[in-house]
Amino acid sequence: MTTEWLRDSLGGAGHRVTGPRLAVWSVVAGTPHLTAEEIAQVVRDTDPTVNLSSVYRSLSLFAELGLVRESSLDTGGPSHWELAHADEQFHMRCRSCGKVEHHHGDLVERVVGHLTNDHGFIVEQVDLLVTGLCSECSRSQSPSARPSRSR
Amino acid sequence: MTTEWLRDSLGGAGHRVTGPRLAVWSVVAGTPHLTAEEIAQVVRDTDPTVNLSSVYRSLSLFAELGLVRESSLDTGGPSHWELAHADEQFHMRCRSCGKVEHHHGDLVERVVGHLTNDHGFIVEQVDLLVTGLCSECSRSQSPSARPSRSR
DNA sequence: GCTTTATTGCGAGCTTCTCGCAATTGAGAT
DNA sequence: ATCTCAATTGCGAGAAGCTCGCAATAAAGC
Ligand SMILES: [Mn+2]
Ligand SMILES: [Mn+2]
Ligand SMILES: [Zn+2]
Ligand SMILES: [Zn+2]
Repeated sequence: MTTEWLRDSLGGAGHRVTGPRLAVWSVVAGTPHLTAEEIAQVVRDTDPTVNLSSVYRSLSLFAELGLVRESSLDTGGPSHWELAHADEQFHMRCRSCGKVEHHHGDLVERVVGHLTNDHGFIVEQVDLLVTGLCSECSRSQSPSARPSRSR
Repeated sequence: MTTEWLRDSLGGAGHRVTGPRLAVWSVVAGTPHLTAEEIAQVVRDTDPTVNLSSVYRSLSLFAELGLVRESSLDTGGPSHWELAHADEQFHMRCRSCGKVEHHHGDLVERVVGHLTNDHGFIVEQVDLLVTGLCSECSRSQSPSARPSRSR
């Protein structure tokens, strides 16, 4: 299914279809926002011989081919990887429970239009990360521990 | 001037005003988007005894106090530091010349309003990074080397 | 099957950032 | 002005995340 999609993308660009690449692909396609290390762990549940370097190399290749996207969801921490999705699909991360959700808004399209038309800036990628407290966590947090945005 | 602002923030929170902190502060206040290493280099032009660890410790403290902001402008690379500014002030980075510009739009305010009102998400921080080609670089690039956004 | 060469596992190594600890120093008290 | 003492610093070691060189392996075309 999605595996065919990978085979075509690799073959079309003259790259080989290998065990490590298929394994990494199925993990990335199955769960978004994992780190390379986490992906490697899941891959090794099935095939313990796959090396972490190969996970990194597969991810880099997929990113070059436009199949996956690398995001820094925590500054200074490891990158998170997922299937490529439109920029409009942005990230909301809860500081309390760590959950990362996707949210779709027309806002990103609008800023792209503005920058393109009024500033001559050719947009290639948009990364929007909103950090805060999700609705569940905000209910269970003590009100005093609820910081507000600077205005 | 801005040094007084730092003295008050530090003193008010029971922290000491020290040479390394003042030095780091003046660099960060003078030039935005430097890395810790770059800040250390500039600091050492004046005082070669300041250690890189102290630069990191100063920056972390300033961030805790809400005085500076840490951004990951390149995934996987070092963090960039700058005086805290409103989330509405977002980043445009040119892939070709590396220049980082600020741009202000009401778009961020709008998404914050939407998430707050319709999704019960308490927004604490927004990071928006637009990557592409600035107007100068897009003029001088060969048209064939001008990738377009996936739609 | 055989050949070619892209890919892999492995280890070493690089970059960015953190930490423990002894020496130093800021700031309030005298 | 000096004293006191915890906060801070410089320094070295080291952790975490990622990259690279190289010999061994294994896709893909013939
Ligand atoms: Mn995502
Ligand atoms: Mn900025
Ligand atoms: Zn939550
Ligand atoms: Zn440019």
